[in-house]
Amino acid sequence: MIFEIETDTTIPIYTQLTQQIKQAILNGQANIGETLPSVRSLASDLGVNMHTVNKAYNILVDEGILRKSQQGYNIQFNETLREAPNFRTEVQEQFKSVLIDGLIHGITFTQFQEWSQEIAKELNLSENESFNSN
Amino acid sequence: MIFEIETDTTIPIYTQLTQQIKQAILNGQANIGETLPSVRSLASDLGVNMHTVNKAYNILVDEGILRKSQQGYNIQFNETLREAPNFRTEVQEQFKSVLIDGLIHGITFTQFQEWSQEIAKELNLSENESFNSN
Amino acid sequence: MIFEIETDTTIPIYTQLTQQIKQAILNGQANIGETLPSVRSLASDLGVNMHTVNKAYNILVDEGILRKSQQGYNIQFNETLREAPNFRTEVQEQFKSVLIDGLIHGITFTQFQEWSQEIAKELNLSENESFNSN
Amino acid sequence: MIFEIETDTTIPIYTQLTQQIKQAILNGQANIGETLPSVRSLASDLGVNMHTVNKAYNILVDEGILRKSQQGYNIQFNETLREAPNFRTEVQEQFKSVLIDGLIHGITFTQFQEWSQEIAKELNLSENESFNSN
DNA sequence: GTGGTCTAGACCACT
DNA sequence: GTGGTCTAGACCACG
Repeated sequence: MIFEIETDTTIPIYTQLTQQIKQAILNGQANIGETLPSVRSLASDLGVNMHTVNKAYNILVDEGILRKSQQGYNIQFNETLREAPNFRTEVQEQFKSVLIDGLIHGITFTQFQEWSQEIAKELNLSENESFNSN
Repeated sequence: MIFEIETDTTIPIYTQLTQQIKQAILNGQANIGETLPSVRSLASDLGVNMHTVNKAYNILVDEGILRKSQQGYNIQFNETLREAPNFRTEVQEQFKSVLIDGLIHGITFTQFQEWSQEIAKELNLSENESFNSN
Repeated sequence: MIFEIETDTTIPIYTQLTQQIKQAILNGQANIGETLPSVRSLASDLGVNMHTVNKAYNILVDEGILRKSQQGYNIQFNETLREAPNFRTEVQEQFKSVLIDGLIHGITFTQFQEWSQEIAKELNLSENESFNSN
Repeated sequence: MIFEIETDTTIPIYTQLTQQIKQAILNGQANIGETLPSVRSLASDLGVNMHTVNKAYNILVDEGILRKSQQGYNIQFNETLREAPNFRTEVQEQFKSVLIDGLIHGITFTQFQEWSQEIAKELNLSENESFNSN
């Protein structure tokens, strides 16, 4: 599980991290139960501050994706993941935003579909499946 | 063209504005050549700071969606829209982010597709068309 | 709304803060919609670091008690408060822990009940009501 | 007297131990005078560090619940239990904290009372009795 | 060696 | 003037 941080973007480092961890989980690079690198070691590997990694990990804990124990953070799958209440509409709104942003710049629905397929491929998911329903 | 601003959210007001203007253009509520309300009047209508509206408009100018004239800001079509350099990959990355975020919380590709169709309907676009290719 | 921080305790400052804010809400010292002091001003008032106050506020946002906007944090009552999933059993376990801790040191159930009544009084709640069912 | 340790929680292991020992004493699973398993054997049974069990036992000694002898740790009654100086107010504060936390999330006083009764039942205590006043 | 808390101080985004 | 992000570094709790 290798992470790459871009510093010349406005996306917060901790967001880049949460994204990449989620992706690693989805495509099987990271397995359930696996322990993530310690906050401090990952921070030093990436050349970022401990608190930044800490924040990323804790966000994932709040989302039910990681579990915090006294020995570190490990990957989990919480049943409550599926029930997340406002989460669904939140994702839906973001999805709509991105589509609108693309459409007005000439990106077609077809193009978005192709991207979907690429992503599905990259994640080793069949296109009609989410990770959990797998 | 009616805008609704939510103040008790963390989404910047200017982002809410640009989104809604883009959407209005896409679904035909706002037409090419049309002049947008003046910065001052819109700001007072919405009860927001003048600078905020100004910022929103200027972002859209930068994106090639609006043109600033002496009469105000009006909607246009700029060829640069299609060529926007990093824009394509930027949208693609955001698209991927949203998908990953949804997938890990159990939202299926099928669900995303349904949302796409709803959005296409809402915007009066056939599913294989973007705004510009119209 | 006046806060008092004790430094000679092992209870984290941010926990002391969240507790006192909750209490202020329950007993009506703080009203729904009210804006809390800014992170930085409260921090300087209390002589603690900005990040500490920030953490307290954000915990309350996560719990659905505060709402973060671009102008600050204000008190909210989110309907989701009642549905909090694991929250109920978590509180129940803590409650049991405290009872056991007291019982083994000779504190009677009667004593706990008296404390309950005092607290209800202090919060201006009748004893059969919670805040929300008010 | 069987202990169950959860490692994927943030509650310190030694706390889990002290809680369970206290509960065992309260509900009669452990009797006065009884000798607890040795630090080493309990540690190996539970698969935890020896120091951890040691710490748990010593906390209970400090609280006057265990007595250390040459044979090991055994359960006792110490008069100091009732007089514990700050202990009473400490428990009271924790009790208040838990109540506030529950109340603000919609748990009623009635609910807390029901929980009290369940706990009393589970511990085989009549509701007006504490362990010591037994 | 793990994470947690707190501080001090810098720089940025939004209104 | 609001909050957000990030850094650097200290000290503590747990195992």
